[in-house]
Amino acid sequence: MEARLRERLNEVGLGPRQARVLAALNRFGETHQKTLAKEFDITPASMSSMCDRLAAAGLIERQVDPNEKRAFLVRLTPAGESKVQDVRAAWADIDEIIVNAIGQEATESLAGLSGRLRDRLGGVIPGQAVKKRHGS
Amino acid sequence: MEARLRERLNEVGLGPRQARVLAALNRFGETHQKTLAKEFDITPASMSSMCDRLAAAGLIERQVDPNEKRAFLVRLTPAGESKVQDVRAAWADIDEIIVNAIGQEATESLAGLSGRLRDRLGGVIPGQAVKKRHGS
DNA sequence: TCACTATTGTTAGCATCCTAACAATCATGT
DNA sequence: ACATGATTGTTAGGATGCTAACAATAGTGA
Repeated sequence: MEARLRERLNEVGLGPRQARVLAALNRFGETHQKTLAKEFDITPASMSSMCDRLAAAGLIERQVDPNEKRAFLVRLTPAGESKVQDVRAAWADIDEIIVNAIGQEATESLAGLSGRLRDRLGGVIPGQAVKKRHGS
Repeated sequence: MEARLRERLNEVGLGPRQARVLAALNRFGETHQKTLAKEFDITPASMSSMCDRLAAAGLIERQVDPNEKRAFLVRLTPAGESKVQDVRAAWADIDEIIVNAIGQEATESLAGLSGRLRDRLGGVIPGQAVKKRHGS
């Protein structure tokens, strides 16, 4: 099953993070990198290279915001729009694979638990050291 | 306080993971890379580059196990032994900084919670996707 | 003994993340 | 208008992690 999941993810040809950024752009439309960085709780520098990769793959475009010339507006290219469909399809398949493996109820329960844990514990879990993290 | 913590960690000149590998070697003595990889729950490839970095820094040595010519025995060099002392000192300071900040009781409570969560939830938390993980 | 499989490491190539040091732009106060 | 500080991105350099494809050694069975 693991093999099937990995395979399905590789078919899309993107890392999981890249996939989620595309999905976010699809939902929210044109967005500043800053907003994206906050949304994913990573530094602007990380989002910068993230966007570099996506732009290099031709999935997004960056264009200076006329009202805020420091900032870029990031948006999906047509190729990106179509890739989002692939991503969503892959996610749906993954869901199905998991449900087939452990059952509907367990899947929902697990999803709920992970989500709540992530929301409440933030970045604390890995527990390595204290990280810089101001507002949540 | 965050600044002080980061500063104290940087003084050692090692990443947190590198520091922990050194400490493990100090506790367990000569060890196979395979064992280390299991201990830290990373792949042999990752431990390989980990050890490359430590060896490049002159903190560990690798020597073929005479009884198992595929495997390396990894051990601390004198420089590594001395670095371990620095690491432990830094950890002690960090503990102190945290205790000063949030109090003894809260620190222990937090440490206990993180530890138990990590033990029980394994790698599940980040919640990205299903990862390859066989025996726990 | 010889072929086959399992185990241990390694390398190559990539994805993510971070901090530090800069550059450009905006907003403000004098 | 101008100096100043805050905001937004970028680049450079490094730490960690992964998979895939290989090597070399060990153990096994014909």
